[in-house]
Amino acid sequence: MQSPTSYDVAIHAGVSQSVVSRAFQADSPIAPATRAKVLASAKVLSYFPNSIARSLITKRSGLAGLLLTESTQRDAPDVLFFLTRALLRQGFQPLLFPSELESGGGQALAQAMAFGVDGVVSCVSLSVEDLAQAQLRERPLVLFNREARSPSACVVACDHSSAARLLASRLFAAGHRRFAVVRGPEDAPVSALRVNGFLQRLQELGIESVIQIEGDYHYESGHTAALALFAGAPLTDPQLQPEVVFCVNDTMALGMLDALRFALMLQVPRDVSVVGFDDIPSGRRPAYLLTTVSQPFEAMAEHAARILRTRVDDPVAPVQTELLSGNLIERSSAQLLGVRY
Amino acid sequence: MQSPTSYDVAIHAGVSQSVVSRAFQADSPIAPATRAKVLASAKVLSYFPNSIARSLITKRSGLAGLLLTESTQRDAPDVLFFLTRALLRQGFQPLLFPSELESGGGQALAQAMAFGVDGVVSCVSLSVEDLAQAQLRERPLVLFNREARSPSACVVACDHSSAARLLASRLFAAGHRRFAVVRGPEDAPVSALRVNGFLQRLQELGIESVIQIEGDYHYESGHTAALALFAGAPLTDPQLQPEVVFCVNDTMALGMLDALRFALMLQVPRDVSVVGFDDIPSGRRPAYLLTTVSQPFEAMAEHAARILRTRVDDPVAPVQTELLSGNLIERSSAQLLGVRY
DNA sequence: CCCTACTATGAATTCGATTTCACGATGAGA
DNA sequence: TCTCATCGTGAAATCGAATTCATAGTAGGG
Repeated sequence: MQSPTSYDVAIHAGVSQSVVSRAFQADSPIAPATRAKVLASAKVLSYFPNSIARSLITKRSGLAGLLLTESTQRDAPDVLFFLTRALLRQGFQPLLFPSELESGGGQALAQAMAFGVDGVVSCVSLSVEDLAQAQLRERPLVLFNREARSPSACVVACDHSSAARLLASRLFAAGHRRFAVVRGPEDAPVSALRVNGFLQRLQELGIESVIQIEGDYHYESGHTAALALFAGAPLTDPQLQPEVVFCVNDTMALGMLDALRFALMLQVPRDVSVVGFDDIPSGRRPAYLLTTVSQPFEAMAEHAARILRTRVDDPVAPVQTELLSGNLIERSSAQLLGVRY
Repeated sequence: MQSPTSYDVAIHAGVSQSVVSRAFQADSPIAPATRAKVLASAKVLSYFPNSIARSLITKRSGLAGLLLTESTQRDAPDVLFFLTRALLRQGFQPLLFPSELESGGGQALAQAMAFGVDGVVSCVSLSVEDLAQAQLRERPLVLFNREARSPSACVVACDHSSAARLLASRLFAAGHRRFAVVRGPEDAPVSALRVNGFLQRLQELGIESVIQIEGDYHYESGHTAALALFAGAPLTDPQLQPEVVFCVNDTMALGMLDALRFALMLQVPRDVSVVGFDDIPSGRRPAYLLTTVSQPFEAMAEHAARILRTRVDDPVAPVQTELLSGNLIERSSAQLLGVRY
């Protein structure tokens, strides 16, 4: 049996189809008694207004496109969790557009538009042309932890740079002088923000030379980086070895920790300190106790969803950019002078 | 500027609207030259067919509803990851319906129907009435790792019971005789399947009494369970202490391990062995090396999506149920006689 | 050269709700 | 009692593309 239509309900209730439509909308001219009658009939037939037909005419689908990369989904499942919840709370049903690569965003965006989403939250970098297209379609777009490549895009992001600067300050204040950094891939903007903030602050503090290693965000590359940094340990001058390693994400920091402890037999933080970034759940466990920076994903998600709602309801609302600051979390993999910021 | 419609493109290309529509569909009667002309115009106007209007008449939205609980999302992000990818590969765009509680499935299902999804994959338990409603709407539904409460529902699940039986057999064969189980919540069907399979097999092997502790699937409850089991350790008869603890999920097993090692100062597996279920990523790390059972989520997701596709294309296709077997993963938290199954 | 068969095209209808507009009924005010 | 608002209702247009059906055009066969 097919789904019943408003017309079926109209016949059952002995009214016109228009009235059925009105019965399902708040503040529409309809007598309370009539509405009750209609809703009763609807219940009998188990009728529910077809939201596709509705959105054809109202130009509102109630859908929010959510652009994701596989890596976001894998490495930071919380992002998806909080974003879906926040969108839902703002009355959007989240429609997922995972793209294989960081570069597939344009395609995904076009698809989202075709599906008639009311707006988009993107955890994928988008080119200026992509952004222009969204604007052309008059669909608001909020970038989540990504760079605004166009002045018309709203952004909600963690202030990676400031958090990394703070991290540098604290580590310096805790007495460390020899630093190493495990970066992300060359083209990863977030990694760049963190690294640059960190290095810049160190430079201000008079530290010029910092060993840098490029990783790929994954656990293994943290492991590899550890070997690269410390493999020849007893042979070379210990004065040349870093006292602290800053991994731009926690996943690599865990790889680093495991390599230091289980492969290189070093003590953390006695022999070397390790700090990460992200505060992933595993890093909190007694087995790691990673000192790190937590990104306020929950708050960021709420902001993103709220901004989207605002702009969907009022397309000429001003473009907003929100930078939320990260929190330093001191655990035992590195000392930050006891400061829990 | 509004999105252009097929009519706009028609004018630009000097053809009728019908032709524009045809240009965007494979095997429709249209001259190749005309199609090229239309597609060119479409590109100029950056036109993309409005999928809402399309699905109104075709009765196909290209959307698949994905019903989730928060706990699925939190504890097994892989499920969501693999399911979205599999659905995408089958040509569905995944529309998320997270429900707060395991009980909110009915509501979510109704919503999904209202959004005109072509089908549903549910990681949430659904009542018989809920299932009936989906069937009424002629929308195929696949249950993912949930019990089929109606013969009309397709199911793809891990064979929890058999895997747990196998685990019991192996542990017994490895010489263990004193077992403890950390269960999930009373009403969790998956936990029941695992526990029952495990206990049943042990009983067959002549082991009648097994200590059971109820947990809530979270890390802390594994921790607590450890204290409950071993806190009075040196005082009581060591013969009464379990040699192996089976935690029905890995998250609790990690809590158990950390408590045993860092709070109770026991050696694993020398003093006690621990096994889990799920094979979550953290359990693979050197810090844990948890012996466990991995659920073939990727394969399960592919199956679920394929079944959904089949039934969407052919509503009278036979109902399918697939039980995929889990894989025993031996790591160092418990010996399974070297068998990697 | 004509008739048939087939192809490409356009006009018109359809999907299911929302929304505008017109109208009839009711009530208030003069 | 008559008129003017007000309110609830129904008829009809609308959203944008898919699809049916009729037809103009073309090619092929006799």
